[in-house]
Amino acid sequence: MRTPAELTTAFRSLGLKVTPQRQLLFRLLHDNTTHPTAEALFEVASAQMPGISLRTVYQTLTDLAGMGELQSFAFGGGAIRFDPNVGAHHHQVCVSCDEISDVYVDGVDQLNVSPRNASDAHSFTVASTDIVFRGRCMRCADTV
Amino acid sequence: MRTPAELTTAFRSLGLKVTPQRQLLFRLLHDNTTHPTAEALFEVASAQMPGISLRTVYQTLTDLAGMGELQSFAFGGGAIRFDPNVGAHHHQVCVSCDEISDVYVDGVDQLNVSPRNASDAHSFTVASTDIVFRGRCMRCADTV
DNA sequence: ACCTTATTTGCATCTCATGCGAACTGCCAA
DNA sequence: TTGGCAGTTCGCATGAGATGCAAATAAGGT
Repeated sequence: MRTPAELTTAFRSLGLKVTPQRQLLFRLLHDNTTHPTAEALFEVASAQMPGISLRTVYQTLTDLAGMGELQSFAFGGGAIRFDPNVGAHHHQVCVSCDEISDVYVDGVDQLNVSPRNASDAHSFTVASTDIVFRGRCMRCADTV
Repeated sequence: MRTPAELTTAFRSLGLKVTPQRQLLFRLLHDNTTHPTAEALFEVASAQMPGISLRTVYQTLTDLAGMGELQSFAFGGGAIRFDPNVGAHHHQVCVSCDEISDVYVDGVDQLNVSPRNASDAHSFTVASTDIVFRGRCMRCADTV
């Protein structure tokens, strides 16, 4: 997503207001590589702005996702994860510590896809591809 | 997953009991390509066995998944989806009608993965790869 | 047929997420 | 600078999905 300053301008030009709560969330999300859940972000935000509402965090995350400034993913761990990296990338998930990392993948366009039934060939128009690698991160590799 | 008859044997050999509820679910899941949610399966099961509990459906799905007879996925549509196809395959999801189809993909091992930071290279041991193609199925292609 | 043990079921509980409305405030306009 | 409209915040209620729990029930080995 864009910088807090750019988002401030973007929000105003859309008729949306830039509140202290939103500015804080802009800062917390910018360059954030932890793929936080709404709850996780709320915890961090609360430390810097006691009294901020979880509802407001959800609201702002929804707004940012709707503007294309955030991507959201369901990794099966329950809560939805948010990612300020909106470029073409994929994810690694450690099955041991649940850490999620961005990864860049070459060769996605060379994948050869065949449907379960030959009759379904060419019946699907792909708009996007999401790849999730599951395994063990370096830190968890030893601690089997 | 295996056939209802094979599952019957497998359950008994594990000290688990084969109840009418489980036999029904074995049948409903065998060769099922709809990637049903627990609720969806409960609806179908209820039609054939009025009074069956949603709790029992969840329980049996959890058991089967634990035995490796089912795979489960979170596709972001809220509820978890179950898939009796436990072979190596991936999924297509229609963004219009939410239909999920199994697809087989060649070239997965040829994907060239690079982490966000060069220092993280070779720091992750991949155990499995899940690919989700999002787009439009043939039936929804026209009805834009 | 009996008895041990697993299972079913309904209800309570929990998490994640969103709807709603009253109070509040950003920010443009005068 | 001030006034006021419109967008926001926030707390509470609500809803979906999923699981814990315990009493009643039933599978299946003996």
